[in-house]
Amino acid sequence: MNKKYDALKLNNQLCFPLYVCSKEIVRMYKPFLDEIDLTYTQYITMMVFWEHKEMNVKELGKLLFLDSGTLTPVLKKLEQKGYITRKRAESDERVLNVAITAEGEKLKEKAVEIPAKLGSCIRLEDNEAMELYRILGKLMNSIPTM
Amino acid sequence: MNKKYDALKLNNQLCFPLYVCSKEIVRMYKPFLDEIDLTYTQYITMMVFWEHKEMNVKELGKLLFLDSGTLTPVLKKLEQKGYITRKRAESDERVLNVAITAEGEKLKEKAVEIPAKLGSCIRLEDNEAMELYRILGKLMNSIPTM
DNA sequence: CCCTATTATATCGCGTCCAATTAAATTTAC
DNA sequence: GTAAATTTAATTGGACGCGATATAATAGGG
Repeated sequence: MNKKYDALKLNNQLCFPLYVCSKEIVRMYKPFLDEIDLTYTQYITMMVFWEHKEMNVKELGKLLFLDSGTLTPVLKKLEQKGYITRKRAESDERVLNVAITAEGEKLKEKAVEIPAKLGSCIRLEDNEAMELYRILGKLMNSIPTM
Repeated sequence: MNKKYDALKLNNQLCFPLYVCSKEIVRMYKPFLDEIDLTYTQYITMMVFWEHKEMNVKELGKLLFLDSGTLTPVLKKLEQKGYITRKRAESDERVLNVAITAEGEKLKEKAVEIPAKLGSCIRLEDNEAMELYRILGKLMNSIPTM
C-alpha cells in the first residue's frame, strides 16, 4: 500500500492546480495588457478606480487582498503613467487618498474589450465557470482578512 | 442600464478570485514551510523529487509549469541546502540532471505533516474540494503547454 | 563538413511579496 | 492635560518569481 506519503504527491494537491491556473491565466492576460501597458496587478487596481473613482490605500488593499507593500509601488507606477493621483488626507496624515484622473478614465475605453478577449481563451462550460466562481468565493470568504 | 463596463468590475472576474485564492493559500503554507525552511516553489519542486528521485530541468518544468528562469535559482538553492544534486548529462551537455540526495529524502519525513496541517486551514466541503479540483484540472488541460 | 536552426539552461531586469521601519494618531495613565 | 504606550497607515528593503534575451550544445540541410 504505502500511502503514507500520498498526500505529498503533486497530483493530490488542491493548492497546486490553483497556483498553476492562476499563474497561467495571468499569463494569458499579458498580451492584452501589454497593449495598454499595464501589469495584471496594475490592471485590477485600475478596475477598482474605474468603479470607485477614489479610495485610500487601506480600503484598496482590502478589496484587492493586497498589502501596502505591494500597492505602494503599483500606485506610484500608475501615478507616473498619469492614471491616478496620490494625496495625503488632511484630516489624517497617515492616510493616502488615491483618485483616478481623466487619463485613467480614458484608459477604461481601451480596457473594455479585455474581459471578452480573455474569456474566449478559456475553455470552460458556463456552468463550470459559475461553479468555480462560487467555490472560489467560498474559499475567499474563509480567508482571515487580517 | 449601463452594462457596457460591467465586465470590468472586479466582482465579475473569474480570474481575480483564482488569483486571490492562490496567493492566500500559498501564504497559508508559509508558517509550515518556514519550519522546514522552504519556499512554496521549493516545496513543490521537492515534491517532484520525493516522488521521482531524478529528472532533468525540462521535464521538471513541464510538471510544475515553471520555466528555467524560475527553476534555475530554485534548484541552485536546493542544491546549496543539500537536498538535490545538479549534474550535466554526458550524452547531451545541454541537459541538466537533477537528483534527490539522502538529505532530501530525510526532509520528506518532516514535510509529511504539511498537507494535513494545511487542509485543516481550508474550510471547504469534501465534495466542493473535489469539484474545484476537477474544474481546475480541466482548466489546466486547456492551457497550451508550449 | 559547414552553416543555420533548434533545443536546454542560464542570466538579467522588473514586478510582487513579506518583514521591518517610520510616521501619525489615538488611547491610557498619572 | 500631558507624556508614554499602543495602534494604525504607508513606505522601504531584500528575496523570490517571471518574462525576455543570451549562451552553449546538438541536430539538420545542402
